[in-house]
Order: sequence, then C-alpha cells, then structure tokens
Amino acid sequence: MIKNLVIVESPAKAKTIEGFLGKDFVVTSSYGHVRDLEKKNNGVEIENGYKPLYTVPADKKAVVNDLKKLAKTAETVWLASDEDREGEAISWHLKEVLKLNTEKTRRIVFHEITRSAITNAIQHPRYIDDNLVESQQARRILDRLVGFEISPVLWRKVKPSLSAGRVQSVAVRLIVEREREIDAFTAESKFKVTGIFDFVDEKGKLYKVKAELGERFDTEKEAAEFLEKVKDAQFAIESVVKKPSKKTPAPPFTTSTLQQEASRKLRYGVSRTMMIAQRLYESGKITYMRTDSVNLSDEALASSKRVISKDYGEKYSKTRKYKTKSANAQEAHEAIRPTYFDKESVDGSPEEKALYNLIWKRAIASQMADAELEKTTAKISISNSGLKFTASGEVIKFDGFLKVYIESSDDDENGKDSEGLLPPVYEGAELKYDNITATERYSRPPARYTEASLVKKLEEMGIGRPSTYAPTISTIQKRGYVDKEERQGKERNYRVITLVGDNLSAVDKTEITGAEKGKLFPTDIAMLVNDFLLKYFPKIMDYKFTAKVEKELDDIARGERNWVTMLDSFYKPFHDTVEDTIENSERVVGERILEEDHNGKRISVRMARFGPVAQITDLNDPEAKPEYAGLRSGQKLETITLEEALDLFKLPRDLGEYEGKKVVVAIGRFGPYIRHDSKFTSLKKEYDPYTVQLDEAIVMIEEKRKKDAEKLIKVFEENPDYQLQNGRWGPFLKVGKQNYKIPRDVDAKELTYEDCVKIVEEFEKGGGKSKSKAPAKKTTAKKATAKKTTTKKAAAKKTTTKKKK
DNA sequence: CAGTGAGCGAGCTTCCGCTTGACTT
Repeated sequence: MIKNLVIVESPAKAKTIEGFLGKDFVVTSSYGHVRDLEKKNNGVEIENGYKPLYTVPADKKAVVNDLKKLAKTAETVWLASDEDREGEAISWHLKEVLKLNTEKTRRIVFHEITRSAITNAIQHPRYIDDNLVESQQARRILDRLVGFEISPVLWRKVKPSLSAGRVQSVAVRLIVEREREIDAFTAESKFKVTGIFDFVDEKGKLYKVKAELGERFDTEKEAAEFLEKVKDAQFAIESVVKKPSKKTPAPPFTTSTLQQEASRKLRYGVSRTMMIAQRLYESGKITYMRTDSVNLSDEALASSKRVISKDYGEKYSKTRKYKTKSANAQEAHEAIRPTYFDKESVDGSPEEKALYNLIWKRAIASQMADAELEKTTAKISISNSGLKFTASGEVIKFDGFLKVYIESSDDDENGKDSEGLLPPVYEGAELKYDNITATERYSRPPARYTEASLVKKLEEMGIGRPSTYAPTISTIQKRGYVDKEERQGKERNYRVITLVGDNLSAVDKTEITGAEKGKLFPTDIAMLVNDFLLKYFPKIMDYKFTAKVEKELDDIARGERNWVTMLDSFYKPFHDTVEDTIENSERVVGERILEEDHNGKRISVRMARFGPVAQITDLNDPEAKPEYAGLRSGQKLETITLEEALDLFKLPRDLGEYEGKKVVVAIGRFGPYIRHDSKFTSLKKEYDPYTVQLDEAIVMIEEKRKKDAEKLIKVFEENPDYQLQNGRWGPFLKVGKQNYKIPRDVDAKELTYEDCVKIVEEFEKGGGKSKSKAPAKKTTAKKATAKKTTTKKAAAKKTTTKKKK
C-alpha cells in the first residue's frame, strides 16, 4: 500500500524529487506522453466534432501497466507533469488511462527542482485545467491533420515517402530561400586601405600605429591614385577620444543557445549536443536540458554567488535575473545550469567534460559583474586629402565576467582581429607611414545555415519547441530535403597595391572562396516540394502561421475560444485546398529546358525516379530513346547551365584498351575514377576526366596495383577467399566481402588458415554485426546470446580488449 | 560504393511534442 504516488515526466527527475519528499511518497515517471492519436483514419473523427481517437503506443504499454498497478494501491496520486500545455495534457491522459477519480487525484506543478519548490507545490494542489488540455488537443489535432493530409498529396504529385508539416516545411523553406539568395548573389569588390604608421614619443621610442581609411574605393584606379597622392602628404593625429564602455554577460543556456554555442565552440551537431546533455542530466550534473527558460532558482542564484565570491572575489559577483525574450516560451523549467556550482568540472567522457564546462562557465558568467572597457579612437589627418585614417584600441579596465566566458558569434570566423592597446598618441603628433596598402575585398553572400543557426532562426520565429529542434533537423535530412555537406571552395584572385617608401607596387593574390563545412544545403527535391507547397498551401508555409495558431491556442487556454470552432475554421478551407490540389495540380517534374533545339536535339533537365537527370531528346526521331545522365553533387536543376549539362554526356569516356581490357573514365559518387578490368582507381587531382589520356591512366592503374599488392599480406591456399590485408587501421582479415578484426596482440603474418577460420567463427558466435549478413534467426534469442558472448568466451576477450583503455 | 531512368500497379510512406532506451561504429 502506497500512501502517495507522485508521477513526473522524467525518471531522472523522479529520483531527485524522491529525495526531497518523505517516506510517505513514492515518485515515478510517465516517460513523457502516454497516449497519442492512433494512426488509422488520421486518429480524428472530423464529422464527429473532431473527436480524437487516443491509443497507448506499443512502446508505452509497459509503462502504463506499471503505473496502473501503482496507482491502484495508492491512497493519493499526485500528477506532477510540467506546467505547460503539453504537461497539463499528460496529466489529463494519465488521469484517463489510470482511471483516477477526482477525490484521490491532485495536480501539482513546479518549475524548478528544489526542495522548497517541491514542498510548496505539495501544499498547493489544484485541479486539471481543462482549457489548457483542450488547447493541447487542438494543437495535436491540427498538426496531425496538416501532416497527414498534405504528405499523401506529395506522394502522388512529387515522390513517395515525402513529408510535410507545420514545422518541418517552413524549416526547409528557410534553407531553400537562403540557397536562392546565395545563387542570386554577385560579389562586388572594393578596395580597403590600411596603413602602418610610425610614431615616436618624446623619449624617442618608436611605436607602430595600425589604422584604416574611413573610405573604400570602388576601383583599382581610384585606390592607386589615392596611394600615389599621399606619397608626399603629412600625417598627423587630429584627435584622440577615449570612451568608456561595458559588456554584459549572456544569460544562462536554454536548449537553443546551448546548441548554438556547442556548435560554435565545440563543433557539435545539435543531436550530439543533446545526447551529451542528456547523459549529464541523468547523472545529476546539470538541470533539465530541454528548456526555453533563462530563469535560475533562488537557490541557484545564492550558490553561484557563493562560488563567485570565493573563487574570484566579491566584486566579481552580480546577481542577475533574466527574462525570456522568445515569443512562445512556456518556461516549465529552469535554464540549463550545473546542479552544483562548486563543481567546475566533472568526471565523464571528454565530450561530457567539455559540454559541462561550457554550461558551468556560461551559468557562472551570467551571475558576474559587467566588464569595463575603454575604447580609444584616434583620427589621423592627411595634409592633401579630406579623407582620414582611424586607429582604435580597446583596453579592459575590469574584466568582470570575461574572466570565465566569452560568447561566440556566428561571424567569428571572419571576425575582426581583437583590438589591443593603442600607442600613447596625442593630438597634433606627427606620423610617418611605414606602408599603406589597398586590398581588394569582396562582399560576401548570406551565410548558409548550420544546424544550430537554423535552430536559432526557428526559435526566433516561435516555430518548434526545445524537445523538437534536434529531431526536426534530422527529419528534414532523413526525408532527403537537406544535406549537411562540405564543399570545396574556389580560388579567386584579388588585387593588392602597396606603398612602401616612394615605391608603389601591385600584385595579384589568391584566396579561397565559398568553402563550406557542416552547412545545410537544400536538395532539388526540397526546392520542388517547397515551390509546390508555396503554390498550393501558402497559409501553412507562411512564417507567421505558427504564431497565429499559437495565439488562438492561448485563447483556448484562457477559455476565451472554443477549440472545436477554432479547428473547424482552420480545417474547412484547408481540406478544400487539399481536395482541389489532388484534383487539379500537375505532377511535379521540375523540368527545365536548357535549349529547345541544339543541333536537332533538345537539352533539358528534370527530376527522375533516381534523382535529377539531364536529358537529350532527338527531335528528328520520335522513336529514339532519350539519353540520360545524372547530375553531379553540387549541381542543381535550377542553376545548371547548358554547358555543364552537355559535359555530363562526355562521360564515361572510353580511353582505349590496356592488356586487352577497356579503360574507361567516369565520375562517381566519390569523384572521378578510372575503371579497368572491373577495378576502380580514383583519378588523381591534377587530371581532368574530360581530357585525361590512356597513357596517363595506365600509370595510375599501375600505381594502384602496386599499392594493392602492398596491401595484401597473405592469401591462403586452403581457401583463396581468405585474405590478410593491410588497411587504414592496421591488418585485417577479409573473407569474400566481409572484413574481420584481428586481435591486437597478434602478428598478422604469423596467422594460419586455422586461426583465421577461428576468428570468423568467434565473430559469428558473437552475433555478427554486419549489415549484409543474414540476420539472426530469432530476435528473441538475442539476449541469451549476448550474455554468452560477454561471459563465456575467453578467446574473444582478446578481440575486445580494444574497448578498454 | 561507382551501370539504372519505361513499367501490370501490391502495399507502404506521413505530423509535432513529451520522454528514454537498445542498438551500432
């Protein structure tokens, strides 16, 4: 018999709270939602007042059964899910599923996991807020209807398995539109002029002063004329202005800001960040990691203050309370912070340590004093020109929070170099130039989104929730709308004119432009789907759609709007559009005709079954099958040129014969390659697949052979399928297409055929992990085999020692 | 790893938000 059963959403939270409450309380968790709309018929009876059809998903059956048992024996059940729309709905679903009557049920809420907050909550129970529950229900149903009615339209009109949704479709839209801005962008260059000046103080000490001209020149000619002119000029300090300024720390992390900083400072993708944070949370090192709140509990404020005063001194401490700016924040939790501020570092994997350290610094810094700076700006006049140089320097008078933490920004990579102290120049001081340089600088296109910067944008627009940012990003990648890619940059020349002494010289230098790493690129499918949805479902695609829905949901939550009429006024016109689109829209093929008649042939590109293709259609022979060539990575249906399309048909190129076998060059998934005797050799970078000659190819083939020979350690006569080879990670055993690890402490050359057979056997016994292999016959037997492999095998131990460090 | 690209048309795909496993390399 349990006196009090408390149900929260997360097991880690349950553990903590149990410690705060006495023996009379058992705390358990629901693992989030316990019911959802069923899948068939979209889970909604529309004609029956949008009646939702709820079901317990398969993976929640066990949880619900356990909760049922506990609830039955409990005197009082405390529903303690989060204090927001979703949390209220979870409580309601629990009450329904567990068949709890009102007398034995209490609803409590708290938004920080501290002893005082919990005990306070227990003393102030309330009832389930039906308006809030209805608001969640309307949200859920609307999302289901949007997703499950539009997606099938895409299957029919574009491609199977595609998806659309209130959140994901605008996320894709952002990426598509950014890509088009970049395509439409043309770089313009200007000449930026910088000078290094010599300044000598009264004692004869020489200083170098770095300064930049206030104006940039449009052309090389103007820049050169300016440099020519100032050859004979006198330079003098016209004014020196000192200005105090201060910097204020950023608030502690929310999910979104954590993802951004971990991306910038640690180069983690958003799901990696969340996985690591989850581990820190589960081991009690940080507070909850899915939050939109920047609030810190009073206990946290007090303990951070203690730590700061002790470690840095009292003047470094400044208690701050932050207010959330984002529109949709539900603030059910605290900001992300260390559970114990006095732990500057924690045990764990390197990445856990790194992320914890970031969270600790950010939270600590948020409670520290402003940094005080002094910025000095000196203007330098030019005797024969009205233009001026400006030199500036910045000194930190008091470091404050900068002692522990500096926030990064997305443009840091191209950032200005940090300004140091300016030499002790004074008004009227004369300067001589050491050199003056005009450098051609190109304007830059808007930046592509990273995972984290997309999250930031979505959050700003109030689209999506902390628990869905990372999953949304992986969904749009899984659906083939977005690729996270690396792109090689291109070389570009820029002009540099330098004046040293009387000598004016100009040179060309090269820089790499357009190189990208870990950026989100839209696919052709994304562009086609985006345009299709924009055309037929502009309301859903509107960036303000979610905000509008949110407002109505808030009205429902306040009891000022009826959820059924809200859904009805959305759904009726929406459903008409769906029907109309199915009926009247054309199938999307994305065809672009590059040239209608190119020597009797039409050159076009379009989306085919296996992706985007270029197509040559013979206009004179309607019977002839068109020729096809797939587009290469980086090429897009909407930007590929006629020349690029025609180039695609020049490959594969037949170079001739070598040793009686054909030599062919082509471009594959991993770049240009040579195929000979059904073997592949990558083309070396210095060769072009369109022009490479047979003799050059033969050299590469021979080189590859030599390398392969070195790779091969031994082939067993007993069975030539068994080969020992040298790979990237040391020797390994290859049997047919399957590779096997060789125990570390064994010399591969010494292995006999019998040894190798044993290695294979051991591996298979261990439940072989290969994808190509036939799967284990019975999945139910998995547990038993797994156990065996860990306990029994002495021999296998060797193969697994690698894991231990 | 790297060729395909039409088709009789089965039966499948899909949303957003709450949560953690149980699995790999």
